[in-house]
Amino acid sequence: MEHTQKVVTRFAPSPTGNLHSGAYRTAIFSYLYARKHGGTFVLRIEDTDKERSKKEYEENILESLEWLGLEYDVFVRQSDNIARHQAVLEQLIADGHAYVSKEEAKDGSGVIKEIIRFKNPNVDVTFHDEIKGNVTMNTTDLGDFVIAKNIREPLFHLAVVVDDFDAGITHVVRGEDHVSNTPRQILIQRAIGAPTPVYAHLPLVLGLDKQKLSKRKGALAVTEYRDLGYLPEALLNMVAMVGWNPGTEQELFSKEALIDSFDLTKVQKSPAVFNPEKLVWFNREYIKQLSSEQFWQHAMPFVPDAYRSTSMIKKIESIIKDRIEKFSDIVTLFSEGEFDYFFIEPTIDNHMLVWKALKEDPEGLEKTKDYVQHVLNLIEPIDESAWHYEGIKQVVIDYAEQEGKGNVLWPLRVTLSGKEKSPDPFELASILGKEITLRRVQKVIQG
RNA sequence: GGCCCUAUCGUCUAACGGUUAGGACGCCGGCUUUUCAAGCCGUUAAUCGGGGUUCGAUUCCCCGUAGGGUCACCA
Repeated sequence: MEHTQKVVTRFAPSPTGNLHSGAYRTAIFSYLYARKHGGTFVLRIEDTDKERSKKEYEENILESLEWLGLEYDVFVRQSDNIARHQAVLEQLIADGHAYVSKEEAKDGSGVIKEIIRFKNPNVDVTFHDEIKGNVTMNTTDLGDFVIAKNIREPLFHLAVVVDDFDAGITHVVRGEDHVSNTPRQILIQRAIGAPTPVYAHLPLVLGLDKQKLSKRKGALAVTEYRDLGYLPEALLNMVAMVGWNPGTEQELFSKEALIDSFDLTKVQKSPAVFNPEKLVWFNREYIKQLSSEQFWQHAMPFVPDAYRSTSMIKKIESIIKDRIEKFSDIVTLFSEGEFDYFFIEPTIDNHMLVWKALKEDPEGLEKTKDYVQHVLNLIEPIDESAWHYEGIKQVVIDYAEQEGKGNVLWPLRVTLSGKEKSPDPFELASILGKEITLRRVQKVIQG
């Protein structure tokens, strides 16, 4: 019957750390499934562990989901449902499904506490998993597991079952590490008369070392990817494709396209390695798609203050765009002086000026300067309106080919950039403008 | 160790039981180019092992092996 009922999924993180590693993939899949089926996506902050839960982490989770574009329809905090949990606990005890057990605290303090244990019926539990198929587990060796620290402090299993029930969750999409928790939770469902939702346990996401991705292993939080200058579209696309694919050869998916083609049953059964290089590829693909305005919106914060409001900076958009994997790379590029010559007069090393073919020639420098002089004669008459890449190239290229491209173009490029490596001379000249170009060329000839 | 899950190129993966086992990232090579970056083209590379079932197994079954998950008064 479940296909006739409205789908309700949830993402239920505990605010005990920034949203990172596999957790956001769970959020993505859960979200995609809900949207795909026109359902409801619930965000539930599981903050029953008062010691470890922190407001700042909750904020980080919210921020991360917003950045990724995973809007939720319902927001709840587990701690808001404590009264309801308590009522359920009391009912469970009254019905004989649970009991209060006086035990010594495990912290060695010797304090006697009244914890609440679930009375385990010791049966086989079978549940259906959209990804794994049917799973059967015997619950006997679970014993009478603890469901509350005391009547006012419910623990994970109890809280999850009650909250899922109350929210009408139809599909529980979560990490594979919860598989073994499922029978316990089903036992509680049966005791309180709650229906068992459809489960979908996602295989874990592994790091390059094939170990479970974790914070200590250097896995980055969503907000860290954001701060490094990755685009949310790229992270979303990348993560969605780890352990899932639509069965076609399409790789690039917008959020809408993902929703459209998402299918839980096509999720991989085995754990998948998160490959950062593929994320870089996705990011570059999405950077390419940015409009100029969008590009600078992302890029400008990483540009050094001194260059930010110059008229030059926007002219080197494509130069930067082709050289970054993520926007924060701009900082490195500038700090390494990669683009300095666009903003300040470079100093020219005469030795570097000479093309390798003429390096051994004792008159190499003189000849090189002659080539540069000749180029100057060619470009000086170019009209301002024709001072663009093709216009300059058209005037110079015949001469360069005649004398040897390396002999002519290499020194021209070095003249304009002062560097061993840079964009080609026509691009440099067109970006720098006629005035600056001529000045640099003249200076080299005289120097 | 008990229980559960998994197994195709280095990585992400495709393949109603019949394909030269396909694609992507990376790597390598080439083209282009004065150099760098970008771009384009191409090559390399995989069905964990052993038994079955079958005319025929990547595909189904069993056993190994390997990997992962989980065994809390965390979630």
